[in-house]
Amino acid sequence: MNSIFDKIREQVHGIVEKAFRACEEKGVLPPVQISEVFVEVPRERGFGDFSTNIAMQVSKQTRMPPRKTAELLLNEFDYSGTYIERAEIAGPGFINFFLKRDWLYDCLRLIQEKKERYGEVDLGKGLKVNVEFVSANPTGPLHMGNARGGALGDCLASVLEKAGYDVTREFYINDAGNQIEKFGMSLEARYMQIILGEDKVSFPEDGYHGEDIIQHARDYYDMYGDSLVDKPSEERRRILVDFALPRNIQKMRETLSAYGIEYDVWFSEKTLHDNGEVKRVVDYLTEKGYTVEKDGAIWLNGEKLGLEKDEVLIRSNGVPTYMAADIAYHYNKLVTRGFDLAIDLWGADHHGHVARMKAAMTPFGLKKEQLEVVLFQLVRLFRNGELARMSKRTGKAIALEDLLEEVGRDAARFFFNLKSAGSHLDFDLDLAVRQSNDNPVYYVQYAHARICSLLRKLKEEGITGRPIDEVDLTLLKENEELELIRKLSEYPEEVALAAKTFEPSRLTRYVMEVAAGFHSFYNACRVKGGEEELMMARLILVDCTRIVIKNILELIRIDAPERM
RNA sequence: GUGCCAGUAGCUCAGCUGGAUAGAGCAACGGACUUCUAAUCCGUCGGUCGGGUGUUCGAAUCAUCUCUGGCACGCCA
Repeated sequence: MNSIFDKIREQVHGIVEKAFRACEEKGVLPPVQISEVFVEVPRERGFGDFSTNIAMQVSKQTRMPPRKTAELLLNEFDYSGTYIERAEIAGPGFINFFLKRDWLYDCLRLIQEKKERYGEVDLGKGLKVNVEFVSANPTGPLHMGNARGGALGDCLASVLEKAGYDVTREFYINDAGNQIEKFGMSLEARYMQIILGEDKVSFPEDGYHGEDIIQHARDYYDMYGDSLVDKPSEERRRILVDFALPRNIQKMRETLSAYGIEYDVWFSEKTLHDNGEVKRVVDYLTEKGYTVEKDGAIWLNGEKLGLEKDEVLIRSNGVPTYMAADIAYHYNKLVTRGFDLAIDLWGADHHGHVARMKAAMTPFGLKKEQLEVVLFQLVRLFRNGELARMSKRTGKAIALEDLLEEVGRDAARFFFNLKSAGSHLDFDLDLAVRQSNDNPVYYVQYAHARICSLLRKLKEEGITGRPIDEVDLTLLKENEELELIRKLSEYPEEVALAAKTFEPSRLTRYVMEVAAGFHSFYNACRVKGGEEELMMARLILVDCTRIVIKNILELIRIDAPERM
């Protein structure tokens, strides 16, 4: 068993189903089809520990008021062998269950048994999932959008691992195509400007204006001088790209590593072109009639795939588009490499691409659901209360590297993981830069440090916890104690929900609630110095809290300090 | 113009597949350290869930219309 919730759900389901059958046999209720019995935690404690709305769900089938149905069921409830002590009917027809405290104490036993594996759920059944995130163009430094996508993607990957999926973290290197062309042109212009003077060489309108481009050119010039001046432009660009691109990629690796992200795979787009996969995929689509030829270009047949319009795959000049490469890339993930599911994290500005990519998978016998795209809204930067543009081309954007230096990895990751992907995120640099304690990351870290400090202090006095079997857990009966255990019991549930909804930010918010529960407990109950048996029981609770907090902080890769 | 996302307390956001009296943090105000870390806790204040209509026993949640903000609609990625 991984979760007390699962156990309770099973128990309630069993009780309810048996009651329905009994009612049917007695002839007081008609036969009822129940697919699932929803069990939820009521908002109010007075409504019990768990409740179900099953009587309302089946009111159409029973053709009687929900409260009446609930009453008939209640008469047949058999609680033997369950945590349930009693049940009540309330409101429009809710059945509220009041449990014996054993379920909470068993939760502590479960945490002590599972330790750092507590919270794991088997949702994925070992399914192979590829999570691709950041995948920034290697033409410049990582920006805030990459930072958000990075935190969300990495944490989503962790959540899915915890939920029983076989996860691969992947970075797609856009080392081919138009962006690289522009990159080459920009480098060339900067290089020539160094030699011939800035006024003599015009800079391409749509080139990359960033400082980093100038730096690359200068570095090349410092190392190899003006050796490229007399070379043909094409060769000059190629050499400069070959010089600068690996440097950029290396830089991205380092920055992401400092950000706490380690990839399993760095996948090069160029290889898809070089080994002919892009061409093969387009040929296949053509063969199957999914393309049309128009104006000398090859287009994806939008009508046939249920799309609004056609999309160019191969330009009239014979160069494949990013779309063609992307189809080949996802084909590679789902077919060549056999992933069951590919999850992409894209900035919301790419949302128009989602339907196209999913549709483009179907000619290969793949299901649209095998490609999941998590869109995250873009980050808006504010500096001195003003909106700051974050375009690479203006070169004015704050880089992830700068952010890490200013606010640190923990705060950055926590901040980007606090809100759901779909909501806009205003990043106030002045606030984030401030090392103030209204930063929520400290709240959680402090709870962990407080626990460690407490355990340390007790140890210094020669007090260590006992095995849970030798502790009387029923001594835990203060409201703050019970509420804290309840909170801890939700962890596996939170993991499952985060995995199902692709919303890792749930866990960040959840761990704040755990910390809050602990702080409340800490202020209300003393661990040290009281009656020994009670102290032992509280030590178990404290240790369980430590396990859960550390567990989550490790999962989202934020430091769990033992002292602050 | 068409499409996607968002609109919930002064601010930033939760609210799971429709459920009971809509929540949290920050801000404001008032309290709590002789005892395990006050980077903490407790309390108060604060809402016509953008607006309308519909579906239903029941709607912040679903449908539809409308308003507002962001984004996308390229032989760019």
